[in-house]
Amino acid sequence: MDQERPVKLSDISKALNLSVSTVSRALNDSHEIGEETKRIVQSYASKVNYRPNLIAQSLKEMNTRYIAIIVPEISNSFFAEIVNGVEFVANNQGYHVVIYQTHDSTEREINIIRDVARRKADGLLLSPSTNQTDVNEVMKSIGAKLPVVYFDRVPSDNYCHKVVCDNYQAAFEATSWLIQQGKRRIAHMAGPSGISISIERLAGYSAALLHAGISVDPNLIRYSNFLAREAWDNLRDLEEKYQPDAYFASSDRLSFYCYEAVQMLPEPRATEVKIVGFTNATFAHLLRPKLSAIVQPAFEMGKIAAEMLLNTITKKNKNIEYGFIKLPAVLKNTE
Amino acid sequence: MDQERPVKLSDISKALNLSVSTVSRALNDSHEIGEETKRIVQSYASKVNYRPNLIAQSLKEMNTRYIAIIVPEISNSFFAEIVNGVEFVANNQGYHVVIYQTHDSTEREINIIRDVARRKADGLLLSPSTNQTDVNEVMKSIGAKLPVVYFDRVPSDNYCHKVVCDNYQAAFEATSWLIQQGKRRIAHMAGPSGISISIERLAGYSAALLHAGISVDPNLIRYSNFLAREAWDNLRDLEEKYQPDAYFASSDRLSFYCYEAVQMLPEPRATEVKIVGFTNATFAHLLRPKLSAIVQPAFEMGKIAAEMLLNTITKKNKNIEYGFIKLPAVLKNTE
DNA sequence: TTAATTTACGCAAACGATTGCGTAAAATAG
DNA sequence: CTATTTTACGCAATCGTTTGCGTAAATTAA
Repeated sequence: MDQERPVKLSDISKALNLSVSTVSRALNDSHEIGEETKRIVQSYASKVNYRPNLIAQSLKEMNTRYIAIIVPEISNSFFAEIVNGVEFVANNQGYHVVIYQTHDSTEREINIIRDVARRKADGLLLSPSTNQTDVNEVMKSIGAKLPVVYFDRVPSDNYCHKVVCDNYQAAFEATSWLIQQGKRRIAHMAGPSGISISIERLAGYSAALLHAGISVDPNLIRYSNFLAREAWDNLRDLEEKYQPDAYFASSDRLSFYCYEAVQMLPEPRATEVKIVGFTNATFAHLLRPKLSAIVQPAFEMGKIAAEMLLNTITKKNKNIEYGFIKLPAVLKNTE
Repeated sequence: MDQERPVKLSDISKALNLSVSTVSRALNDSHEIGEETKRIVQSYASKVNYRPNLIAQSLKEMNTRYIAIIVPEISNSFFAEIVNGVEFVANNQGYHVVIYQTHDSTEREINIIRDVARRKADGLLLSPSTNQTDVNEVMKSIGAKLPVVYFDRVPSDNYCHKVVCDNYQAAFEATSWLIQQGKRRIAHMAGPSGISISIERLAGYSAALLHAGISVDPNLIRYSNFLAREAWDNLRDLEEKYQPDAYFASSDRLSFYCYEAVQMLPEPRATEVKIVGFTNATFAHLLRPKLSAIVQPAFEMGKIAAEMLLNTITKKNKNIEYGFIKLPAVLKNTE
């Protein structure tokens, strides 16, 4: 086996009897190099398949030309679509996108953020896991060098870039729709308490109920993190004690847990209990009975988040102006 | 705003009146450094929140401590699970995992492979998109420096590491099951012709038919890449001309396209036509009528692939022995 | 007590690229 | 024909680490 080591500038410079700097400039099409020399260098470089070492380039240039995105779970269609939106604009601007997943573990998240900082990613797109305060602390400790745009789950303060969908409005509409369908005892399967999306969706849900003259029953509101176990316990308990006639689920996974639990109920409840939930799953519309879906403009959110991030990266020294974009979600699969 | 630049070794060395090399060795707990000095350096470093610059480290060490995985689509549960398996073992061994998706574009794939090579990833896990020959060429051009393990879609030659599931056996069982259900005119929605999984699944399908005394009708075999358009045209044509009484779908997406198309048929076909397909979608079991699923041990495949890769990375100079692992898939949702 | 060894540190070269500056030769100006 | 500018290249520093080697001082051996 030929231990075919990648060719570097000095290899070319030796072969052509030129200095390394001349070779470098020739390849970068510098005006300081004669046309003839350029041609020779470039053709030789492509002949021997020269590819600049990005590690070395990054060290010199102090940038890496890639951005990182940290999501809870890539198999979640919502986040997958966001990633696609991010890739769409980033690739167009010559940036690569590196994807990390936290599996909703704060510990993993912190490790990843540290790593992203140490590897000198040019920017970070972040949808923080549950634990707000820990993450805040890490973000401080890595210094002000790393531009960040938050999406979906965002901090409450205003000194950062944020992209979200209008969770309040979406929750309001979804709940109102259930009410229109004649439902009164509407349970809310909420995400972890304390994070932005949970708070806003709960608010929209409550507002819709009140707006329809229905009082908000705390017993019907259940917080779950994303472990199946917790959601199931909540569902079982709700069914035993309160038998809601509808569910409003606050996340992709909760929507499907809900759906599954309801399908396992004896008839006629299994078909009568309506479910509406946040989900971007491509195949949600195949389910019978229907799972009504609040679909977020995930691809668009990704695009916008990436644009904001790349803007702050390239316009580094200008004075920053924090953006807060809120996009509408749409309700689908309402028969 | 304090332009809080990351602290580097020379900052520490100046502050403590030590040489850079001493600081470096102290932080790496070298035996050449006095205990007292170590303590001073380490405590100061942690006080000022020193984090080594991984770019610089990588350049010096000639490794990056991360591996790349290239998949067609992260939203596909099969690949998402593979990624999870990979992360599981890689993280345990101190490696990070960088995820790229090709969206089944050969062009994107080639760009990504080149980038992975230039960024000096320590290894690559690859499930090549459709175009075999192009990818082969790129893999040659980037030189022998990058250890690669193929999974799912693998090259035919034996001089590489491969992890797959037993596609032939799975297809055989799935088709046999359909036959047991009394189906005779079984259509096969195949993936792109020419890639390993398509070939093996087709072979298993054909063998099962022949084993049951049913002749293989080429009209019932349709190749689609993963564009919705192509699959739909095939489905429509099949329905118009041949009205199969069952479908065997060769991929996640094809399974769902099939399912959707069949559900749109007039009764009684919509409920009578059975579908069995490869899918690792978590909620496939929620569908009614059922979508019978060939579930691959994706997490396990990811684990094994990562182990093989990390083995070849760490045992670099030893003589390589190519591995070819084949795991069984299981048939689920058969009522 | 002197010689040999160990301890504890600094100097400088690397890793592979980019770039400011210096400088011969060539081209242009006067 | 001399003076100045331009062209076309090389030298060497730099990015932030790691590490081989050299060497005083401290310790041990003889």
